[in-house]
Amino acid sequence: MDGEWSDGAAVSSPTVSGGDGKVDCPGSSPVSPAAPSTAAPAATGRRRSANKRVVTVPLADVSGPRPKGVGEGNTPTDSWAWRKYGQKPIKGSPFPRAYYRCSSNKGCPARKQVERNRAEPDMVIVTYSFEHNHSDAVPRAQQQQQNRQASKPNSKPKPSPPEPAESPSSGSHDVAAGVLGTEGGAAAAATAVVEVHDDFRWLYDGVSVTSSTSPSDVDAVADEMLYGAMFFGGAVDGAPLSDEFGDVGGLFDGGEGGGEEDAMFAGLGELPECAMVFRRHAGDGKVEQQPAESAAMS
DNA sequence: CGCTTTTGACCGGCGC
DNA sequence: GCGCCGGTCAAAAGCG
Repeated sequence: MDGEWSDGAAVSSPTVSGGDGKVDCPGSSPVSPAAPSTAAPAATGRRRSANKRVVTVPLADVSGPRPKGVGEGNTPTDSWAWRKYGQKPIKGSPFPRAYYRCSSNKGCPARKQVERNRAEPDMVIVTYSFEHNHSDAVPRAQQQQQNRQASKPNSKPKPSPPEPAESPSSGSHDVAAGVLGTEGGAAAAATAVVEVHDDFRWLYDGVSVTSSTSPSDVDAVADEMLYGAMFFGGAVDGAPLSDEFGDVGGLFDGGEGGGEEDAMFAGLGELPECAMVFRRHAGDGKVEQQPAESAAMS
């Protein structure tokens, strides 16, 4: 079928897709019909978004004690409330892609797509499109918290948004921090947050994730990492993935039509430490992605 | 009571 | 020109 994901290779180079005018983040969209084209009719109505920021996050970070159907629209890592409005299986990917919209603000055009990394099932690729029209952590706390979060007593140590307590394995934050994506809408750049958590509910479905590290631990870590370091433009990919992509791709390719779950489960089986993965990419891979932005920003 | 989530169908765009 | 895929909208159900 289509080995589109090979694009992953390109993605390997996390270039924070910031969105200056172009998106160099094919990471999520192999077929990317969307970003490339400049003219983005997006505003018009469907398809094509203006700027896209791709962020890769360890599933663990996303994984955690999620209750169930409720209260998951928002992610702990994110200060915004996201509402899932669609999910579709992607051709080149064994995992489905979920589409979220910012429910924090009614007119917020912010959108995000969450999909599992085909090469690394333990990694999740989050693609952000458009910025928020409202302040950051405002709504989620009020809107959803009211209904759902309130009911969830045990979930995460961090009820409130911005308050990174501490990072146990914070080694990865640095890396993430190196990645920043700023774009015309600098406003957002000031506060971008990466989400990942409930959004993966569907990911977890098959994933028990988990792994070695406590979910909470990872949660916090990722949380912080994303919070303080990554902005909407943050992008972390595994450069080494390129190789893996080929391998995995080949395997998945064989059983794509209906072996999606299979693959998913299989991947779940080997979910190492997200934090580690994260770091590994950055440290081992190539941290050459933070060059311009980070340097300039810093 | 309200919000979120889930599934299906439709439309548009892009590629060949 | 046709086909394929992605993305979004819409309706229904469930849960807090």
